[in-house]
Amino acid sequence: MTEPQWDPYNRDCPTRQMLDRIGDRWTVLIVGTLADGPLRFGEIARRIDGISQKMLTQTLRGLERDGLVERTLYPQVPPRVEYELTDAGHTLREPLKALEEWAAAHMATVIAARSEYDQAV
Amino acid sequence: MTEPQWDPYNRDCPTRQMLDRIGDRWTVLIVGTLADGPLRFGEIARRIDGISQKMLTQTLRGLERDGLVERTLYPQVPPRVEYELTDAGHTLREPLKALEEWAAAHMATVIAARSEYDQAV
DNA sequence: CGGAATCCATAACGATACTG
DNA sequence: CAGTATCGTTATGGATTCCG
Repeated sequence: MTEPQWDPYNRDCPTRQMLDRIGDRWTVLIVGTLADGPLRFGEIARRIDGISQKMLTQTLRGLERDGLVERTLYPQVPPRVEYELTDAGHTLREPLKALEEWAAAHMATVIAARSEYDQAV
Repeated sequence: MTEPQWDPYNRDCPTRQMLDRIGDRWTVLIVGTLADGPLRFGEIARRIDGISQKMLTQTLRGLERDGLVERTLYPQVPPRVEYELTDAGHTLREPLKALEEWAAAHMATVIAARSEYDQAV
């Protein structure tokens, strides 16, 4: 038994690792894009406006490494590569949805608070 | 009516702003620390191992600006400053909890997937 | 005590060019 | 088509010093 690692600052803490994964600019977007089924690399790129090839590759690799996305290569010429959420990947959508719902419900208040705060300066 | 801004890449998208807020290294920790009641600046610093004064100040300012934390200055010498979650701040704990629970439930699998992926190289 | 200001190292990200 | 490699910029966080 190692230490109980509930401290999100600890790199080994599950919640910290979660936040590191979804905190970046693209992961949530990619998971959302793949929610309805498999897509080819280029199709994902087209759907996510502004993503670079580098970041798409990099983020997909990370998700694949974590077992959240599965990569399937069809050995044709030109190559065809499809990505789809694994079962684990699909379950991730639940907490993400909770976050989206919180944002939808509270973000107007937050933005109002910001305006007020900024004016008070 | 402005554009519908559901695209998380869009800086104006509520979900994107949420992720920007909780994606940093300290916000979630601070919110968790304040969950049980108000704390002084120094007390928060002591409870969160490894945080610098700069990041504590900076993160608290952000949370205050967003109306999620309230700052109370007691004009004494030396000064005493207390921080506590607002009602909105407390509601944020729900989606955070969803994330923690996902992490607790799936992180072992994710870590196993990583080992397997890394070995396959 | 609770900051603010400054400097610095690193990591994240984007743009571009090249490849099987 | 689906990458890889390289480079430059910007964002982020830590250490230090100073202040009311």
